[in-house]
Amino acid sequence: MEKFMEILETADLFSGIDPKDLKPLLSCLSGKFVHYEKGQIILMSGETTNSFGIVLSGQVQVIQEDYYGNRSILANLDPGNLFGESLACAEIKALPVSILASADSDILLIDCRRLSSPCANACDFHSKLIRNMMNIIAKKNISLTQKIEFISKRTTREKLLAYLSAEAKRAKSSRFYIPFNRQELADYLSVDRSAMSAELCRLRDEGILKFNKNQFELL
Amino acid sequence: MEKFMEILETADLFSGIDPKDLKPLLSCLSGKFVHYEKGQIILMSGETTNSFGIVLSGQVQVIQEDYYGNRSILANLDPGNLFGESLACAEIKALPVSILASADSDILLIDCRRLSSPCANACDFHSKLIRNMMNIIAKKNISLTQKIEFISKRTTREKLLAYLSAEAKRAKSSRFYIPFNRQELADYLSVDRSAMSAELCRLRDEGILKFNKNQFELL
DNA sequence: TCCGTTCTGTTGTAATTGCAACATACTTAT
DNA sequence: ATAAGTATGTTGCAATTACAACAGAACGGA
Repeated sequence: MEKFMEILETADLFSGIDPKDLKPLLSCLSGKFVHYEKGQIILMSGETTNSFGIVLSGQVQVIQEDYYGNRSILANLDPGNLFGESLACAEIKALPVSILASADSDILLIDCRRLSSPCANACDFHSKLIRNMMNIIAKKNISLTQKIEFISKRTTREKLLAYLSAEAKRAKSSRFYIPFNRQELADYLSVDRSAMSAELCRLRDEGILKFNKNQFELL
Repeated sequence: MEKFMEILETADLFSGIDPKDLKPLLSCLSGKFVHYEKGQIILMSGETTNSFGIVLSGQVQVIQEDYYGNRSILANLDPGNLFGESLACAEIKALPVSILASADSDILLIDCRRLSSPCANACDFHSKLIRNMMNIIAKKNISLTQKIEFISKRTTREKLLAYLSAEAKRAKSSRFYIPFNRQELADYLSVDRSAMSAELCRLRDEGILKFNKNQFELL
């Protein structure tokens, strides 16, 4: 447990909480440290759970199986990352995904019902914790909404312009850097990389934008 | 205020809370009833806010302006609906959208910092309220994630099959009803209605599915 | 410097889409 | 029953895309 405190201290869920207060808080939350071997299922699709987890070591995958049994990996989670927080907080009956330890992993499991219940010992941290959790879920919500706005556009050109103009607006400048390389941007926008690359150059040739590596400028 | 209690009692945010307890809870939350004339801005893009709102009467629109100044309506909200809950809970500095009263409207504004703070008088309802709010945001999160999974597919056929197989899985049956008509489904999947209609018939002719109006069956 | 790897841009082609326009049910009000 | 309106299916065509395959640039060790 001691060796994981460092990771917990840097986790968003515990931001703003004094490291000294972390231990009593964890016991108040009934947090459970569990070790999983590579290949073990942490949460099984179809199950009900009230727990979410924090990856402390190793790696964890969010996996989905469709109606025909085709598996796909929705996310790879490294130490410090949360999983299942939306699923636990939404109190859904059957998990739509499975959580798999893709390497030997240590996990901290927390029952999310403990988050909202008032707590005698540590109430000061407790309300901070609730705010942190809401913050995490709400931020994810916003970024998902924005992504849908981009992907919903019909053509690659429109997707690019929607994304780039949002970045320009966020940077409050026509010049800005994006956090993706071309392949990552294509994946994010759900388009073909080479087609997107071609479209970017077409936009450049038409004088609509300039770019150099990750730096873009809208004209 | 009295005339709006009925709507508040049915709002998801207050589900599980005794109507009698609603009034003290609202004063504990410092909820403010505000009337807006048609055309007034409730929250302005670029502002900072810690408040979210509940529509009590009239209609409210979530509006976005892109870098070039093009306006688009992201949502129409009727009485009982929440707005800005993710934005307030995420504590973001500048709102990416504006909230407009598209008709004369009554709104209940609540400061979301009041949600997480412990409260002397009504703590029992308070923790229920927190769970409700987390529930709402987390559920939205899940449905957004799922929508992205569908939209991310490259072809209309793949989008349809992803969506329909998710519905079949949810219904635990190869026969199920969908909550959309064709136009709504096309909008949801971000594709052209007529092209989608054609693709559905192609899938039918290939023996992959059957459908009749809103009832579908995967084979 | 050389080599291998990764990233980005380019091109041709087959496949898919969006769009417009129209046809055919199915509904609903009169 | 008729008419008007709505939902759905059908078709042709131009525009766009995905995909594959390749070329050059940039990068990082050895």
